[in-house]
Amino acid sequence: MTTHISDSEADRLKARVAWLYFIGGMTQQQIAREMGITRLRVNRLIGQVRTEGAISIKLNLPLAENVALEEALKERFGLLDAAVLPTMPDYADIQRTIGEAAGRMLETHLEHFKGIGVGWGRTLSHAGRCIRSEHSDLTHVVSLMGARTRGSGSNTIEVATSIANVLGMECYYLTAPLYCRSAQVLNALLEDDDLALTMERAERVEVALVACGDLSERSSVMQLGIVQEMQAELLDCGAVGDVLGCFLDAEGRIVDHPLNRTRVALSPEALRDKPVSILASGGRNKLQILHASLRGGYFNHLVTDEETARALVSEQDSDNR
Amino acid sequence: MTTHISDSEADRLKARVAWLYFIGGMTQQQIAREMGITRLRVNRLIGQVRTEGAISIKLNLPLAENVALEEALKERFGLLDAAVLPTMPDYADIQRTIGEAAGRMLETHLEHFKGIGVGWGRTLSHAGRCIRSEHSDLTHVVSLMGARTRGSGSNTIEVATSIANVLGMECYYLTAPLYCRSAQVLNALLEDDDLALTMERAERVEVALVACGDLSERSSVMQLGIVQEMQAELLDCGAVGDVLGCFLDAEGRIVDHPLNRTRVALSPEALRDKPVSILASGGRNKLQILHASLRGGYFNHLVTDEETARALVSEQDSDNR
DNA sequence: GGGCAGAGGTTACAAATGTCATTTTGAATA
DNA sequence: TATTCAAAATGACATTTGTAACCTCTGCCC
Repeated sequence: MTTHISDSEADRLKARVAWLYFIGGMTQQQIAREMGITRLRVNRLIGQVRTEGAISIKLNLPLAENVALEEALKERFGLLDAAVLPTMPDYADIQRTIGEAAGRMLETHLEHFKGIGVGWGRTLSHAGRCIRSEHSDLTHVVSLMGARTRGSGSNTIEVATSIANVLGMECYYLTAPLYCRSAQVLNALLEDDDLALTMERAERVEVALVACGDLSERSSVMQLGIVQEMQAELLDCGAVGDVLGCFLDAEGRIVDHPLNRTRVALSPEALRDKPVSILASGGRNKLQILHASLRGGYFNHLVTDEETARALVSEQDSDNR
Repeated sequence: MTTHISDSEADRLKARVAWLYFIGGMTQQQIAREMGITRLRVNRLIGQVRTEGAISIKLNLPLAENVALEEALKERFGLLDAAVLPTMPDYADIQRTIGEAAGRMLETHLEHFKGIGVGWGRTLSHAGRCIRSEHSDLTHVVSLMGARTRGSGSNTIEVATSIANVLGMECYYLTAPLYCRSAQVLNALLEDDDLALTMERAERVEVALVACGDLSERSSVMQLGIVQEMQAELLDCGAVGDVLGCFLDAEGRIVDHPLNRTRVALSPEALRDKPVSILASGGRNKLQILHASLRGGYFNHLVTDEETARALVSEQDSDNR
């Protein structure tokens, strides 16, 4: 059987082989037999088509897009893992789904590490729900930050407790306000041995589950009178939100503000050394602080919603220095 | 490692696996390792996605569409093979490319059969160009129809000769006009032993390469004075064109007209028994007669152009009886 | 509490696929 | 005509994929 080397003929062959293989679902051997050529040649032609990029595969699964976003986020912000959830119409549902997913993500790391540190916020308050206790080589849960005096379901104390409960672990709290009135008060507090010990524990946890907050009225941090008073000031400093009560600017840098200096909480910078630091947050209003937190490189895991994820990956980095 | 049976979680898993496999190009084993599940499960998930039809593959090759058309034509008209060529802007080029492709298609069957029968027409006049002689177990080429007295390059005599030449085969001609003036003349002609023998040869060829013609001024058959005279009459009979000089109606039936009865040529119906009967024709004006010829079931191979092919497969069959 | 259904794991195996080194072939060129 | 080069065929082989038989666990229904 002769074969002519006319270009168009070669193209026809290639197209036919590709069609039969990808659309027709035939096997390379079948195609070879049917067209009277070697399987190897079929194989090579298909290889060509593949490398030419002449073939585009589309997944019609609703969540396929999200997987693409997850990969993009990992790539973009150097993350070890990312989870992107469908954006629910109701903000409360966004928080719930993200919290639950964060719980599941946390769970996958329980096997390998001992101590877990947690932050606060409505999002994290849902994390406990989705964790199953099974691996009991864990030891404890630590709150990574000072707490509000008033319980609300999303207080770091409550978040830590709920996770400790489902896992059957001990729980440690930073029994202090998140912000002290002055450096003196802060120093005095830290002389308390118990508190210092817990702080030390917080430093040592290997897994951190943290949210971030914006500077709107709704945000957890704004419920604190001391922060409310300083909202304008914070904005002036360039702050776009907080991580563990620490205010960051759009670049993810810790802003120079008194509140940041009298804070009783783990520093975001300490998160950089954690084997697992999960940032769980979503919704349109969190976009700025999320972006900042990621640019700051404080986290290596992210849980967010689809719309926010899309915005995060499409946003240009302004630091083209 | 636990896995939760939440639907959305299962969907996420499926989407992720599918994405990594189809878009990410990872191997099933890699995916399994990375996601901490069995390869088998990955395989099953991918199988699910496949059967769900959630995956659509698109070929960006220019000719891929044509392959799809070829398959559709085969399916639609019960053909063994079909070739669809890009529609060239110039009609002459359409004829040339179709003729050349028909030659190549013919060639693939040379190995297995002895005698080749050919028709006429500008399209077929290009067929010889693309045939290489190699398999010399062939014996002869036969013209399947009476001929014009005047050579034009596309006369059946010339078509047969050119093919016989490249193949180094003997050539037989039906040395008679395509249409006789009367049944008497026809009968008288057929008393010629040589002619009858050639006719017999024509009946026996196993491979036929034939074109079809419409009833426009340009068509080969219209070059014959006797046909020109009867154009109106033919149209009245419902004729839409001819195959081997035999006029067919839109359904592909042989119309009842004197010309069809005094014709010196193989009957289209004889083509039905040929192992290989190739219809080579294209261009907008050939659509009707092409469709008719195919519906008549005279051919098991087709060579045409893309645009015509599209029209052929999309055209509704009116016989929903 | 016992049995059931079903998802998922384990093992094993056959088929399909990708790759390699080597030979053959065809066509172009000197 | 001889030479040379590239495409394609060949045969051998490792990897990947699909499939089956069989087992285990879990939630569920009675």
